[in-house]
Amino acid sequence: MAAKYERAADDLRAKILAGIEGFEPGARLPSETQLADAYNISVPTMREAIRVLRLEGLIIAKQGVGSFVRSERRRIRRSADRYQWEKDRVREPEDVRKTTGATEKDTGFELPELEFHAVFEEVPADAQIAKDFGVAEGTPMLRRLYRTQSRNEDAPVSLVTSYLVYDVVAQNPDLLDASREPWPGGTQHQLSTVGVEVDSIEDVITTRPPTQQESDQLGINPVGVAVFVLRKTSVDTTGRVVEVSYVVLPGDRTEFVYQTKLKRWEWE
Amino acid sequence: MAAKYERAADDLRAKILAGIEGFEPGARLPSETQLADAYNISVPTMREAIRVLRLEGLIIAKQGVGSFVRSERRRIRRSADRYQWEKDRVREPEDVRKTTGATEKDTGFELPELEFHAVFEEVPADAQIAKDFGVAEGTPMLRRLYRTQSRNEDAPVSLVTSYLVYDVVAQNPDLLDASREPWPGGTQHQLSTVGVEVDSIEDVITTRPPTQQESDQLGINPVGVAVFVLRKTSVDTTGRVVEVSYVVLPGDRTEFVYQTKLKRWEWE
DNA sequence: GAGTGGTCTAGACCACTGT
DNA sequence: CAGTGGTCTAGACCACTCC
Repeated sequence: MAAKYERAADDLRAKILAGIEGFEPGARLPSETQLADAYNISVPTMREAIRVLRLEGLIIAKQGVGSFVRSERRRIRRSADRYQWEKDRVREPEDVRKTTGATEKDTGFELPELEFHAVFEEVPADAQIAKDFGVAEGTPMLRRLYRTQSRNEDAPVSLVTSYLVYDVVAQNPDLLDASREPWPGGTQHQLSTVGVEVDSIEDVITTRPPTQQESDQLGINPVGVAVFVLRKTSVDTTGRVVEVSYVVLPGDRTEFVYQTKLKRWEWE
Repeated sequence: MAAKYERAADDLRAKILAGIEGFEPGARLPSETQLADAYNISVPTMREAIRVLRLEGLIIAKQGVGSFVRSERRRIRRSADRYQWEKDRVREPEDVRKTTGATEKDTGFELPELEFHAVFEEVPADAQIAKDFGVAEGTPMLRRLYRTQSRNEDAPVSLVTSYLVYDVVAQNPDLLDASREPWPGGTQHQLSTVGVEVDSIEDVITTRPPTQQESDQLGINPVGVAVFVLRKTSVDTTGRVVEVSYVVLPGDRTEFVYQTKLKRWEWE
C-alpha cells in the first residue's frame, strides 16, 4: 500500500493538474492544518506530501502567507544564433553596437532594464581551466564574474564566470578595467581589439542541483529546480582556445535552441 | 542563527567536499542515530540535514543498508554531430548500417548490450503536436515510444516519444511495424524509404523535475536530480516538419555538445 | 494579533538488507 | 536476527506576513 503522504500527494497533484476549482495556477491552497484534517493524517505527514509537490515544482510555499499552485514560467530562449550575430556586430560602427548586447537579444529586455555587475581578477589557472585552454597549470588568467539581472525585482538571468588568458588581453589595458563594462559589442569585439578573430564556439550543456548561493542569486524559490551549466569555449582562427565561460542559468526559466543544417545529397 | 539541520548539513557537506577520511566518494556514513548524537540534535532533525544533501546529489540513501557519499557519475555525451553522421549512413549498404545505431555511437555501448523497447500507435495530433508540425489538430500521427537501456542492470539511457505524420510513413508498411525495430540506419533512413530527405534538425533543450515514472524508468535514485527534455524537430528539404521527438534523459548522466562555426571575416 | 509555514522534539512501528 | 532507513504521530515554539 502506498504511503499516506504519497496518497495525499497523488490526490493533490491530480486536483492541480486537472485545474479543479480552487487548484488552478496561482490559487492559494488550504493551510497545512486544513489539508491534514481533510486527508485524515497528521500535520507533519501532510507537510511531507506538500514537500513532494514542491520538489516537482507544482507548489510554492511562502512563509507567513500560504502555499500556492505554481503558475507556468515563461522560458527565456537562448539560441546559438547569438554567436554569429555577435560576430557580425564587431565590425559595425560603435553607435550601432552600443544599442544592445547579446544578453538583451535573448531575453527581450532593453539595456536600461539590466543591472550589470562585473568583477575582474587575475588568477592562476587551476587544473580544470588549464585543461580547458590547453595551457600549463598556473598560467595567469583574467577571470571575470558577471551577474545580469533585471532591475525590476525578481528576474535574475544568469551568473557568468569567464576566463581569458591574461597575457593575451593585457595588450589592451582597457580590457582589464571592470568599470568599462558592459563593453559595447561583447566579448568577440573585445577580443578583436587584440587581434583575435573567433572562428568557432563549442557549447557543452549540463544540469545539476543549485548551490545555496545560486538559489539565492537566481531567485530559485521552489525546491527541486535545477540549474543549467553551459560551458562555452571559443576557439580563434589559429585553433587556439581564447575564452572559456561557465554560465549558470535557472533551469525553470531557460531553454536552449540549436539548429543543425545537414549536407544535401547529390543525386546522380 | 542558522537552523540546526542547516548547520549539520553544512558540516557534513564540508567533510564530504574535503574528502576527509571516511567521507570520500562511496564511503558509508554513520547511521542517522549516530549522526544525530554527534551533532546533539534529534533524529528527525538529522534526517532533515541528510535530506538536504540528498537533494544536492551528494548523498544516496539505501533502505536497510545505510547512506553513502555519492560517487561522480560519468556523463554520456550527446553531440549534434550524430545527425550528419546518421544522414551519411543512410546511403551506405545495409550491412554497414546494421553494425551500430546513433544511440550506440553516443553511449559507447555495443548493440547487443542495449535492450530495445518499441511501442507503435496511431493517435490523433493533440494541440501541441499539431503546432509542432503545423498541421490541423486531429491529424493522424504515428507515435513511437522507445526505451533504450543497458541489459547490465542499472543504466537506462533515454525515453523517447517520436511522432511522424501517419499518411507520410504509411506509404511503406514496414515503417508501421514495431517488431522491425531497431531499424538498421535509424529514423533518417526510414524516412528515406518514403522519399524524404532531412535537411535540418532543431534541438530545444529544457530541464525539469522528473515524474515518478521517469524516476523509476531512468533509475534516478537520488532525490533532486532533474531530467533533460530534448525536443528534436526534423525538417525536410521542402521545409516540411517530418518528425518531432521528445527525448527524456537523466540530468546527472547526460551532457549535450554543440559546435557553432562562424563565418570568417573578409579582410580587404 | 491572528494565521501561516518553518523548525524541532521524543518517541513509535514498519520494511528492507545483510549475516 | 540486528541494524538500517522509511513512515507516522502529537504535540511545541518560532518567524514571518498581513490586517
